[in-house]
Amino acid sequence: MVAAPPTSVHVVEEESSKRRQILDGARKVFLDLGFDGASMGEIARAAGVSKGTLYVYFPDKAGLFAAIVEEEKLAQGKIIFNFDPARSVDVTLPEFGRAYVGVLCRPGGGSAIRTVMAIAERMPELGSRFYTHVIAHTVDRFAAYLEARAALGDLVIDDYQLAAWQFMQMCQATLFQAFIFQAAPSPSPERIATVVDSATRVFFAAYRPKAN
Amino acid sequence: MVAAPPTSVHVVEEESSKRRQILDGARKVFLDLGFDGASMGEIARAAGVSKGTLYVYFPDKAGLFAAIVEEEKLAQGKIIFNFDPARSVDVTLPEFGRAYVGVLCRPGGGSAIRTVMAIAERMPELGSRFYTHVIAHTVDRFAAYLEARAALGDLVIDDYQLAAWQFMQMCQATLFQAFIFQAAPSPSPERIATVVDSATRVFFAAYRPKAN
Amino acid sequence: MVAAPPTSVHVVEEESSKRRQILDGARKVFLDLGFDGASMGEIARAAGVSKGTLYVYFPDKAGLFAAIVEEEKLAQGKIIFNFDPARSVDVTLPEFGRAYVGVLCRPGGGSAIRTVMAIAERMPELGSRFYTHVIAHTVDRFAAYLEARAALGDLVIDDYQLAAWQFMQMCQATLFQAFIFQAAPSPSPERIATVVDSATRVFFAAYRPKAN
Amino acid sequence: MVAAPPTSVHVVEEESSKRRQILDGARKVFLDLGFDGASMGEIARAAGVSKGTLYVYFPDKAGLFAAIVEEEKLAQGKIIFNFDPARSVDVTLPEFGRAYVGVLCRPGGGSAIRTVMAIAERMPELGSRFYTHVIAHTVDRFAAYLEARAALGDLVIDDYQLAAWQFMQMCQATLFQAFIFQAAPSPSPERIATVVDSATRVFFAAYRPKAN
DNA sequence: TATGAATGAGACTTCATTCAT
DNA sequence: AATGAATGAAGTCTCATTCAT
Repeated sequence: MVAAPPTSVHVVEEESSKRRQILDGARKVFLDLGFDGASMGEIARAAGVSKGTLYVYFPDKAGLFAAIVEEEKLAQGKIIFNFDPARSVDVTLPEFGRAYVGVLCRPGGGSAIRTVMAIAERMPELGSRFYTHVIAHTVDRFAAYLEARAALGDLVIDDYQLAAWQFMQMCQATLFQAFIFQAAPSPSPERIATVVDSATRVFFAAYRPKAN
Repeated sequence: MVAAPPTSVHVVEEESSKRRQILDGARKVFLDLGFDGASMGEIARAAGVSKGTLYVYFPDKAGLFAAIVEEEKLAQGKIIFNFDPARSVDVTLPEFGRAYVGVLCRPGGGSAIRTVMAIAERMPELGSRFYTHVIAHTVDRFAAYLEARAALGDLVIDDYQLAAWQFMQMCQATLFQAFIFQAAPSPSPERIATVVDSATRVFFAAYRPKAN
Repeated sequence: MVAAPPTSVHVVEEESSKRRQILDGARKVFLDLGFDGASMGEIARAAGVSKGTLYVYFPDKAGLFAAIVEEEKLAQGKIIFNFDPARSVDVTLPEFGRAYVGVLCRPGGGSAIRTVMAIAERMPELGSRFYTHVIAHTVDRFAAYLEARAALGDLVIDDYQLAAWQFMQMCQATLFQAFIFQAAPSPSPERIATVVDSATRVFFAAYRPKAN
Repeated sequence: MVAAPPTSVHVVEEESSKRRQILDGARKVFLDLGFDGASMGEIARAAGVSKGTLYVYFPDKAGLFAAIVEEEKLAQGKIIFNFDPARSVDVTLPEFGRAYVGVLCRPGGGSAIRTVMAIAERMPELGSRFYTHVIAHTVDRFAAYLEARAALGDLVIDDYQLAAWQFMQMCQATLFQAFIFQAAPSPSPERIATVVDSATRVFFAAYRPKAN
């Protein structure tokens, strides 16, 4: 699925530096300008290679873009949140919430989401894969954590997936949409803390077993 | 409803039918294809006017697009949810939640959000205005409703804006992001009901005064 | 099948001058350089219009080429040879032969045949249409003449088509192939006369009723 | 005139296998796609060598093409027709005619003629050489045969060259032009026989001494 | 006002050719 | 000798915009 790079006899696994250069240049241009706004000429300039070289490594503009999204997907999917089931929900939820929203709203961080979302209508496969790997993947791991803690009696939840989503959605409240629409800058850590703590309280109110 | 000729010196407020035609054609094309994907030629065809006429009414492509977003903003901002403060939260919240998610995820409904979000990086002013009028506006009215009901003792809330956001975010859980990334089709009314009802329960668990 | 020109209100039948300009410029370039050798830029320059204008009148390079071939086909198909059945074969054959070979081998005249023949592998439809209208058409009319004269007792022929072809092929002997391969320049009228007269003699030897 | 081979100290006359490979690959690609249609990349692939290697053996694309034509010229010039002067014209003419038209119209056989003819305007030298070796050469040998038989009293001919051409041209009647313009497929052996037999009859009617 | 013709810049892509290894 | 990487010029085509009518 990935474009074949010029194959070197000696280097097999190691990624060719030209390919790396291109991907780096292209990521910047694509994320700044979107798929249509980016031109192959600008990408070549940003990557420091000739236009022709772009086509040595990638079949066409869409193929290069797909490779960028794939990389971004992997990079974002690899962001590690600490879901150690041994840790209590009182620690994990606020910490995860802060980290999650921090990633979501980090300066420059809206670009990937915006760019992929924008093209999802014309390249549904791409949007779907991005969603699955980046977003659904984190939800799944968080849901698994919740289930583990529920087994320990910390929580009482009927639908773990839904509960995980609810928490993550609440953590974004007031923050992400304003940010992605460029109506507000990246939120401060303090503001994030406020929102996440509130989300945590609401979540616990609903899913913590009643003390009796 | 007598149409005034475009050439009337006296008519200022009344919208010329040509302008109306253009806006209608352009909306369809822009929302279908995005800003870059749309071409002035296609817009002219969709509007049933010549390309030259486009430039009689709008200064350029960006200006026409801005006018569309402005209109869309007004149209979406006018969607009426029933926030009659006389109605109980048990009725209002599930009903509002269903309606809200229904609008958000209606077939073809992602287009406006996607299109504006996509361009927000290059036209931040546009994104910001859209956000303010369409999204923030609904939150404000919902928050006002919550405050009214809190005054009646139905709810105990410290930050109405945040609480309003939390509910609306939870209503989208599992639904909107999958939809906008083309990873899932429009959700069924049943699925929406399930998610909204769960959101309502969580909301009440946190914000309903404890019976004693 | 023909590209739609910009439609003028007043002029319906009259061919737009821009279209005419383009066709004239394109014919020259295509016939000089062949389909692949010709570039749209050069055609635009030769026609005295901008590159964009080319695409206003024709859908693409192949479409423009097809229009040229179509024109050439019509022009060549219209070349009138005098096949008046009242005229004797002694007059008609030498005269027709001279005219035919003259057209075939006129300076610059090989270009159309060469160009179309060259592209026939990739655009068989074009080659076939050209053949049918230009070549087969003349054969048909000549065969009809032969049949008319045979009815008058001038000739005894079993297969008129074949006989027509035979005469026309013999008229080209030593001339056309050398010419088309650029191995010889256009033949002189004297040389043509020699070849055609010989062809006529051979033809008569075979197809004239034996005097007795 | 022929491109210099890679200089081996020991091998001078022997053609390097790489050169052979390249020529074979290039012939196929050139004859299939024409000079302009063929790309050096495709030729390299067809030959199983790298693009760079092409330039070790040939100076450029035109040089490689010229080498192909040269080869093709030799190959086609070597096609042996039986012009044994001991054989009677009744045997030789029909047999030669059939073989000649068969070669001319064999499936895939139009390619070389088409390709060379197509480029003759831009590379006249090439066209001319091809014509001389392939076409004129056969005519010459056939004319020599006719002369030999005339000496034996079989025929009475004033211009052997012209007579040879006349016969060969008549043999193609209705067949070759339709074939080369892709207006008809390769003719069947039966059709060829019919046309050649008719050509033979006409030829004999003109050039056989009158029995008396 | 409204139009359709015309433009030229710039988009993506291909390809013959060169060069270091 | 042979290669694969790299290039940049040039190709086709699109499109926002202008202008005479």
